[in-house]
Amino acid sequence: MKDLDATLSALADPTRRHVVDLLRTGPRRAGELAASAETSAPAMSRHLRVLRATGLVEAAGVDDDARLRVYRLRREPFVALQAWLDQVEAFWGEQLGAFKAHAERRSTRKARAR
Amino acid sequence: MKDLDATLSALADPTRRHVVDLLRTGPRRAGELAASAETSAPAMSRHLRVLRATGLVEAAGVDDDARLRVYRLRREPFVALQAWLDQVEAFWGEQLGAFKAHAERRSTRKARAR
DNA sequence: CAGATAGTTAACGTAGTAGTAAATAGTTAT
DNA sequence: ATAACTATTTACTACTACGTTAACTATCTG
Repeated sequence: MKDLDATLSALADPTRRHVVDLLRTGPRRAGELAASAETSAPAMSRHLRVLRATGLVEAAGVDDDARLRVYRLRREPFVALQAWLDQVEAFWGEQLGAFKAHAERRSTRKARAR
Repeated sequence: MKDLDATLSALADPTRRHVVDLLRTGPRRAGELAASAETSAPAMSRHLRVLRATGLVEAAGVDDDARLRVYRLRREPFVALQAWLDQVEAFWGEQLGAFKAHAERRSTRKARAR
């Protein structure tokens, strides 16, 4: 579970979480991310390095301009985190029998999202 | 989303995550947690303070011996984190149409856990 | 080629966090 | 009351992480 370590500390930073939230709406360039997060380019570059290292995002080149790279989310780390969280939350399912209701709520939310 | 900050940094520490994993099997005393995590009592005490501050665990007294307190998991922060993760993962649902399959997998896992 | 643009890296200072050992507080037992 | 037990708090130290400024790389444009 060493990966969870990296994933969670990466996500513990508000700026990096902001990046994730923003990338949720589509791929962005480093500059756009820095502007939106109201931080300097070097600072954002470091954050992106962390996010890349933990596999939370990946970078891809752009055809027109080789200076530009766009970042987008990678799914794997989120799935791993989700899996761990599911295990933890199973606790209340076993103990209180409220797990079913919880699952129901999740399904509803999902249906809405579809 | 300031709470997520505290929750995620609390969970980013492997010792604290070990505590959570252990509490998943039932309430434990500080000493038991320290022993299981192979760390000193003072160190564990600090970790527990963090976990308490973020609401991930709560302490309750024991009837027989007033020296003892048992720690157990609190649900709220996990639900909040789950909610944020759901939002993030909705990304792939919208983009790839794989959300339904994901929900399916989750339901299966839940059925098994029941 | 010279200059501008996008982004990353380097060096530095600062602040937060984890660990240890020693001291403290509250409770139980002889 | 004295001693033992459980747990926490208090210095104190070491390490890590973040931000900023400046320098550097690579690419595009006039």
